[in-house]
Amino acid sequence: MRVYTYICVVKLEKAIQSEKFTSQKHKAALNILYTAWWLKTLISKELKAIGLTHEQFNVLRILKGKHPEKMCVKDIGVRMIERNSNVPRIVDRLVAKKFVERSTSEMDKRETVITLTYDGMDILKNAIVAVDHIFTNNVVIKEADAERLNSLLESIRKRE
Amino acid sequence: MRVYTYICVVKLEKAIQSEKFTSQKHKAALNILYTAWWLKTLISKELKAIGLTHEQFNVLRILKGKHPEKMCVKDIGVRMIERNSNVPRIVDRLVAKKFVERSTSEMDKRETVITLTYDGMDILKNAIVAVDHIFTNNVVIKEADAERLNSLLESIRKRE
DNA sequence: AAATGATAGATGTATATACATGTAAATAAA
DNA sequence: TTTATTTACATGTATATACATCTATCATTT
Repeated sequence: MRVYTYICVVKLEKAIQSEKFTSQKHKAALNILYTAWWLKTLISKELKAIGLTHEQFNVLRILKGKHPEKMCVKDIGVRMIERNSNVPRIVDRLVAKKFVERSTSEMDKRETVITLTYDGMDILKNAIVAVDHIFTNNVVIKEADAERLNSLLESIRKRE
Repeated sequence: MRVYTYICVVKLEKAIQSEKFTSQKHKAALNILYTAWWLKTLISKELKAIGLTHEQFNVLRILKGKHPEKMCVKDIGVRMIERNSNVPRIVDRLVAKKFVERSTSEMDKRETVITLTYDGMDILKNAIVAVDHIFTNNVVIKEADAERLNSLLESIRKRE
């Protein structure tokens, strides 16, 4: 069990060694990009020990949402956090590792449908535990603050 | 000049077609990742028209901070938002485009020092205008809210 | 039914990321 | 001063991203 002996809030200025922000909005944009990178790195490191990349984990997690139904590539794609992820190639790697199975849809032969295997469900279960562990230990925010953060992030994307 | 005819706040639930968040903290994590992707895509599209990638822009911007001083690869690296960016290879592409020049440091022959060219300064000037334009038109947040967002993001990284 | 257009996804290319390893130069230790 | 260690960077590999293009299939129009 890890024991943390100190807590410190790391200001963006220190993290990216820069003091020059023309506005709080400008700083916020860099802060969002930096925090996303920090979070992604944290999660990826934990998943690496299990044998998954962050994006492979995302695809498995999305498939679990419909399991035991199969999902087509497009439906996985629209649920990805990074929408331009190349789902067919992420699926390639998951097929190679035998975590998913791929076949052509009977209904529409253009569609490739994908489903979790037992191995896939198994590794996903471990991955979810590992990621939850990170959230509990490394991502520190009160629920009320998280709610405020969510509305700020949603409002910043007004022009989406 | 573009004219925007409507404004709508896009909730994360709609953006990634998911309704199942176990907590506000969990949602916040996905919201940070999604907003970063959204921002990155917005900026990258604008920069593409100019002939730069987001990371090439970052390196040029960092070099400008010290110009006309030269900077070594490591000093650029610690200022990158995504710290594991492979600075030598980004510099490769900037050298090929003649936006920077690379040479070996006289002081320490292990160091590769890099400096902006006139072409580099010129394209950077255009890139900064383009990115500022995005900020003005597409990133909507009041300064006070941006300040709140900054402290929330910094506090979430407590365990950095 | 044949022609046209739209859609799903496979595939190619350039760039970037994450991380391991190699090499040369600088620094510290013996 | 020779050896060992560290540092700065280059380079190799696997994966991912962004986007263009191609093919098969489905839907629509004529």
